Amino acid sequence: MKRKRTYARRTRQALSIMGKLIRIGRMERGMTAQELADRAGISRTTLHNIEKGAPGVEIGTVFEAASLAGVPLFENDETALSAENARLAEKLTLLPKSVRTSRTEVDDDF
Amino acid sequence: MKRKRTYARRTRQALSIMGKLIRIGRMERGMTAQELADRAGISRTTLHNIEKGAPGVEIGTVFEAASLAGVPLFENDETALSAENARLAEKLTLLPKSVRTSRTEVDDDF
DNA sequence: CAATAATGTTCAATCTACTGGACGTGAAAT
DNA sequence: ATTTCACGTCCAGTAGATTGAACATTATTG
Repeated sequence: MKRKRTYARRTRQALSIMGKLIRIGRMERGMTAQELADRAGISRTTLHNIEKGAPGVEIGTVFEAASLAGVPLFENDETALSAENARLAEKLTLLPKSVRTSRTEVDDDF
Repeated sequence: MKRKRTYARRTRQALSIMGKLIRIGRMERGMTAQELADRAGISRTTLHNIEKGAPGVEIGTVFEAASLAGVPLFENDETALSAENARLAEKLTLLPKSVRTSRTEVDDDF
């Protein structure tokens, strides 16, 4: 079963901020909720939930709405999106393929 | 009906980056997928989808996993989370409550 | 103030993500 | 080399998100 979830305060804060950023971005661009919803391919109800910071919304729709509302996702960083993506992909190859906890206690437990 | 969605390249990039950041953060902290999934209160399958950048996952679970993996959500900014949230809330009150497109064409159509 | 439009909110039907279990694969430790 | 376990993947059942329409409630324009 898909039990009811609990979210850390940090998570709820981030969700709330994301929603506000989208709403602000939308209004500053003079778009109505219906307009943005249409562009994002979602219902106005869902957009309303997004701007409210609801945790159950699909992340793809949230990011899409954010993008259309002019909210920078990772572009605030120095690197462009594709470049950053490539950089992370390379970084991943340098990491071990799987995480194994050594049975013999190492000295990182304090 | 909830038709199949399309996402802008920008959105897909952001999703991919988010997934990679979580995976990298998890591994750097020496956590197995099962461990992080347990802490986030989700199944390992869902975490796998998250790290893959799947757009259909609930944003709350993604943000929760990110938080637990040490991925900064909006904390990379100068302001703390709650302060930023308050700042945005105030900014919202300063904006008009609703967006109305004036019937008399204003000079913003070129 | 009146008219109009945007936003807030509810709801049943429908679509889909989530789960937990299973199995196979491959990598890391002994 | 062998063992162990993390990871990748599939699946049916189930809980829950999405929708679209309706209606209520503001807010803005004239």
